[in-house]
Amino acid sequence: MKVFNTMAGKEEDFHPRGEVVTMYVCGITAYDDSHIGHAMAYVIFDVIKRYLRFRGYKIKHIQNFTDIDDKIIQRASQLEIPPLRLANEYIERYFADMDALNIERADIYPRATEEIAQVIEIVQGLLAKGHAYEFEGSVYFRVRNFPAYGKLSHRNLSDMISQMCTYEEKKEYPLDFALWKASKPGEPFWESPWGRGRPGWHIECSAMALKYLGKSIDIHGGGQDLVFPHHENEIAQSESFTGQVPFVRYWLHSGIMQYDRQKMSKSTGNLVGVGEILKRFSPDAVRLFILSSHYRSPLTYSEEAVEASEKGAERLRWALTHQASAGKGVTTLNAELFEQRFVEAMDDDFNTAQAIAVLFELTREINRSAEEGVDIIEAQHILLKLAGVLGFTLREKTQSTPDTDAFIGLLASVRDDLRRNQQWQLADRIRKGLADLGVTLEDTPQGTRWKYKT
RNA sequence: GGCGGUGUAGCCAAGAGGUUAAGGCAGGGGUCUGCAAAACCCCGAUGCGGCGGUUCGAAUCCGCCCGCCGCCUCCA
Repeated sequence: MKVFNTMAGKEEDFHPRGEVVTMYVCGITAYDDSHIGHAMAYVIFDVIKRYLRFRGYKIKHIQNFTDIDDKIIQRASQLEIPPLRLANEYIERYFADMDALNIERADIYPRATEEIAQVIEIVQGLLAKGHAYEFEGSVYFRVRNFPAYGKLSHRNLSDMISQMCTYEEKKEYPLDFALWKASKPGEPFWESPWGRGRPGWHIECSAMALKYLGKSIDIHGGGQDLVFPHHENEIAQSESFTGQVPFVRYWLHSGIMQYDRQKMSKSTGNLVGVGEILKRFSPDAVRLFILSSHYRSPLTYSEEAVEASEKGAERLRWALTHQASAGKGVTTLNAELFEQRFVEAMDDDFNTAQAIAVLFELTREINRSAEEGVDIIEAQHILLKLAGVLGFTLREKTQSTPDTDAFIGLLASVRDDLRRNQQWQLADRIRKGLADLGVTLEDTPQGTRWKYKT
């Protein structure tokens, strides 16, 4: 299997260090609702994780929450509530959105404010080795001590410096970044050897990765907008602290969601919330939209595109509702070749677009075979299994209950009797009535099938 | 300005030197059908931003140009 490693700038064979693949994915800063750009990133890493498991790996997945930072403090003070309460609320909402999208939970979700001890330990270690310095209660990382700085984002120091107009005087060097920030009056703080303060943004990820996954982890993921400076800084501080190179073996970055010819981002305000979109479309449609293009390409959000995905998702779902014809068919649809092609596509840097094409071809084959009376049960199982690797549930949006299912089934069978007696008016009235209630009836040579309208 | 990405049918989107350029949505024709819907079959780029070049052969490699986007400040 090959994966594109940002560090190498090309695809590489994937060989984890041990039995368990260690995977760290950068989480959110909890000060606002999740938007579909977040959905994109977390759906993608969810699929990567599901596929690795499908290929026989065990995975240990850590994802952080930044629950203290400037924006959280600012927002909280506007709302006049404690910053940690604000963060907690948005973390809960994050979980609700991501659960709805059928994104599997990570093994552990550490929070910055709960890892202060580990952060302080690392900062102390960096100070002791001379890789950091203190100034007025804050501690900065000494970038010039790390010659490899820029290796991930493929930049060099002098280029970056020449572009910088201003920098804070308290730093020795413009690119030095804060490991520990002294707190201003009224801000939340934690006691430290340098006085009251809080962790810098980058350090929490190093602290958590080292604590929960070890000095050298297999996969580190995040959006492409984190490559510089966030991940670059993580490398600098982690490798300087542990002496272990590389800190990360495979850097995986997802493309950025565009909207209205611009990057979708909290700071520009051009957002489409996850909750908002899930009111209109099924989780499968959203996932299908995201996974229809390659994970490293930018993806432009549009309602039309998700609508098209909804139609596609319906086709996949519908192929699973054919009446089983086990044992009756002389021949059986063999779906192994489809599974092979699916694996081939996914082995090539998670080519979900191609994998999805295979699912649609299998769907057509199932439909065709069902009409011909070929046994398709096994093929349906395979379709459901492979769809599951991409996180599709292929369940209808409306949750059915045994009660309503029975009523609808009864109406449908009564209508079938009417149709047999050519009572078209009554039959059509039932169909129309059910349609108004959100149930679609379809008459086929094999009988009437029904589904909830999505 | 530096670094990176990208431009493929009406729309979305794979493919990265060589059989008929995947797949989805929309559209047209047909089969089936009381009608409807679905499903299935057939059709659609002699063409892959433009111009040159390398090659027996290029969406695919090279050069130049044009367009769009990202990062370089917080961001998934």
